[in-house]
Formats: sequence, C-alpha cells, structure tokens
Amino acid sequence: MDADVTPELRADDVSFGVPDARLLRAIDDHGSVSAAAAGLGRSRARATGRLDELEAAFGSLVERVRGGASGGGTELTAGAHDLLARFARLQAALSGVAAAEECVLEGRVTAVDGELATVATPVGALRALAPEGADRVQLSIRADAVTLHAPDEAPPAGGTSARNRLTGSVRAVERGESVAHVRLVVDGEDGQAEFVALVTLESVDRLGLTTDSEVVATFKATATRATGLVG
Amino acid sequence: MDADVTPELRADDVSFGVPDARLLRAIDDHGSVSAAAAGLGRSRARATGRLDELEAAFGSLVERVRGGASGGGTELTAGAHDLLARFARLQAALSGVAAAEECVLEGRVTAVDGELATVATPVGALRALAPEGADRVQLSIRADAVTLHAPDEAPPAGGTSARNRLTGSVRAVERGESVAHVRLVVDGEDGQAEFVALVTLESVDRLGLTTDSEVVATFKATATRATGLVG
DNA sequence: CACCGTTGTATCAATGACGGAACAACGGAC
DNA sequence: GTCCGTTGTTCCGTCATTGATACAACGGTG
Repeated sequence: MDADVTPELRADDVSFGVPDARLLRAIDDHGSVSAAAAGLGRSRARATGRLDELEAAFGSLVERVRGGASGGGTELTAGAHDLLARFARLQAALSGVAAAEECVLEGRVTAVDGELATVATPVGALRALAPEGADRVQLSIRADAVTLHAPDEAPPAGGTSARNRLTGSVRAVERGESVAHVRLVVDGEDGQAEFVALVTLESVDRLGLTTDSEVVATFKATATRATGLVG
Repeated sequence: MDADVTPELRADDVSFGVPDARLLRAIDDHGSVSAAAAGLGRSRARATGRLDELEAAFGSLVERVRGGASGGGTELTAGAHDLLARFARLQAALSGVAAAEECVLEGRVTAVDGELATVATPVGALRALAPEGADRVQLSIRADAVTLHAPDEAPPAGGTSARNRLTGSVRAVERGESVAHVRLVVDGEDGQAEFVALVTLESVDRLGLTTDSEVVATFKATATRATGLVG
C-alpha cells in the first residue's frame, strides 16, 4: 500500500493542478500552445480555454501572439514562472511527506490548550496538534521530523522549542546512498515503541550511531499530528 | 491563493480517497450500505460496486448480512478501521504541510552526494534533498520544521542530526491561541532572509522570545527540499 | 403466508469532459 | 498575391461516470 497525493493551488474556486503545470511547462518548452497541446495529446481548443480559465483566477500567465515570422506563438509570463515554482515546492513537500516513514502511537488526550494537546502514550506524555474533541487518538511522528542528539549534548528542555524529547537506543541503522533510517527502541513505563529518524550519513557518522547506541530524540509539537480513533 | 491537497492510498492500481473514506464512515454510522449511500446522495448500486473494488485491492473491509431481524446490514471490519486510521493520518499530515508557511530561498547547488545537495544561498551554505541535475534551485523550509534555541544552549554541530544552523534575530512574535509564528531575520554575507518558525507559546515563553532577541534556528537537511528553477 | 428492510445484480438515461475538425484571422516571407 | 504556422472560436461525436430504477433473494416477525 502506497500513499499518493495530488497537489493543487486554488484561487477563486479554480484549481491549478498537475495537468495545468504540464501544459505551462510544455508551452515554455515549445513556445506555442499548438505544439504543447499536440505534445501532450490534448486538444488545442481545450488547452486554450483552460489557459483562459486559469488566467481569470491566477492573473496573467501567458503572452500570445498571432502571425509574424514564425507564425505566432505563446510565452510564459513571470507570473507563470512564479506559479510553477510555487507548485513545484508544494509538490515536493507533499511527496516527501507521503513517502516518509512514520512512528504511530496510540494515546489518550489528557490536557488541551487550543489546538495543542498533551497525549498520554506508552512512552510517556507527548505534545501534538490535535483536532477538537478528540479523546482516543493516534499520533504520527514522521522520520524527517525526528532530530537525534548525543545524550551528553542534547539541548536542555528550556533552551529549545522542540517540546518532545525521548531517550532510546539504536536498534538498526539502515544506510542508503546519502541518508539513513535510524530505528530506535524507546522504553516507557507502559510499554515500548519503535521510532524511526531519517538523517544524513554525515549525522550517523558524527554522532557515532550504531546498534545499541544510546540516543536522545527530539521532535516538535507543531510537527506532530494527532487524529481521532474510532472503532 | 491557497494550497489544497487530495490524499490517496494506493494498492493494485486502486486508489482509496476521500469519497471512499466518507462511504466507510457513513456505513459505520448507519450500519448499512443503503442508508449510507442515501445519506451521501449516492446510488446504492455504485456504492456496493465500489466496496467490491476496494476489497479486491485492500482486503476485507465490510461484513454484509442480508435478512434478519433488522432486514440485514453492513459492518466495518478491523481492516477497514486500520485503513481509515491510516488515511486520517495521511490527510492530517498533508493538510498540515499544505497550510504551513515557508521560507523560500534561491540558491545554487555547489556539491551533490546522492540525493543530498549543498546549496549556496544568500545566508550561507545549506543542506537539502534535491532532484538530480538541478543547478539553480529554490529551497523551501517550512515553519513547522524550524527549531529555535537560546544561543548559549544551542546543540553543537557534532552532537545533533540537524545539519542546518543559522543565527538570527526575532523580528516579530505573532501569538495565536496556543502556538505562535516567530519571524526571524538572518543576515548573511550575500544578503538577508526572513525565516518563520511555528512554535508553542510555551516555547516562546521559555526561550523568552521577543522582538530583537537573538536566536539560533536549526532545521534538518532531510526536511528541507530543493526544487529546480527555470525561466 | 405477507411484510419488512436489507443485500445482490443488472440496465437505462443523463451529464460532463474531452479530442477532433474546421473556418476565420493575423503578420511575416517570398 | 500565395503560403506558412500560429492564435481565436465554434461545433460535433465519443466515452466514462454516475444516479435512478427494478427485480430477485434473504431471514426474521406476526
């Protein structure tokens, strides 16, 4: 089972999505709507109409010329480049999240302050963003949100904005080409949990992480999400 | 302009999305496909067919009974509950990312090691995950990925897996109900950048953050995304 | 037995999205 | 003037998706 995500940027009830980004990029490559549409296997009339629709919501995206030495053509505006850049950032961020490994913990909400909740879990009380009214929840802590520290150099609680902090031991270091998944075992009074952190190989080496190493893991409350559990 | 996201879980070329989650939840609420479909304004025949399709890909999701004291009915299996829980986690994580403020920096890739790149930016060299072949890039650093530290208590570079570290000063603290956006100004040799971190009010108070406070910001290379720039 | 309310199954019609096709117009080049 | 390759605009036919509808079957209840 894989997670997939379809990103969209919305303005005035019009959504800019993957096919739209493809169209703009093809226009940039070919210099015309005709060639772009043909290259994408789309009808030119539809592509033109879509550009009109997008422009009505997002502002000027293309400059179209009919006639001339080359017969005419279409170029992207700076606004289109900005929109494409923003879309690319969103897509990269969302794809990264969809692909990330996570540690899932069940827990009970014991205190609430606005959207922030304190959740009792097998490995202790953790802070997370939670929906209103949730009681029994699951916490998701993604591998790219977990920072690892050498135990004697971990930041003191009062000196950092990372509100969650656990001590555990390394169960495995799975090295990739330039990053590694570090799997931790954290023991608590009410149980045990396995965490995973995605860190650079440089961090693995600098921290001297190997099986059975002791390590401190920190992660932000504002990057930790709780969702309600039913059934 | 708002970012929107459509999450999906995929298995065997079948995608489980928002309408599917709605259907399962309605079945759980009503105890029958008939009532669920009616409540959602969908055709029962289609809902039944969709369940068949989803079960073929994701395994048993419902137990259906025809006849009986109540005429029959349908209940969710444990597998369905697990699927819904996973979908909820994915949706929460993606929605959080789509809604997060970001700091965007333009830069140039100066070194590459697998998917990890070193990028020269106005505020110095930063580490990020980058697509292959990118030269001129934009870095996106989300507010929920930035950890703030008191300058005298920031973790030393060798003792933490957070590979990016900058010193800046607080320009503004925008307090919400339980979390705050802390805006930082970071000066570099080649320019200046404004960062934003999303932290709890507790962190603001513990770190004593106020306008002009000096602060150290750290963020992981594996949570920092670079995307190519054109045009 | 009839009735109830559900599930199992099949069919029909409507709708929206889409590509294909075609005519008109433009501004250079020859 | 003709030709070229583009844009501007309109219309047609196809296809996938969907809700509505209807008959059959089930297992209790009275």
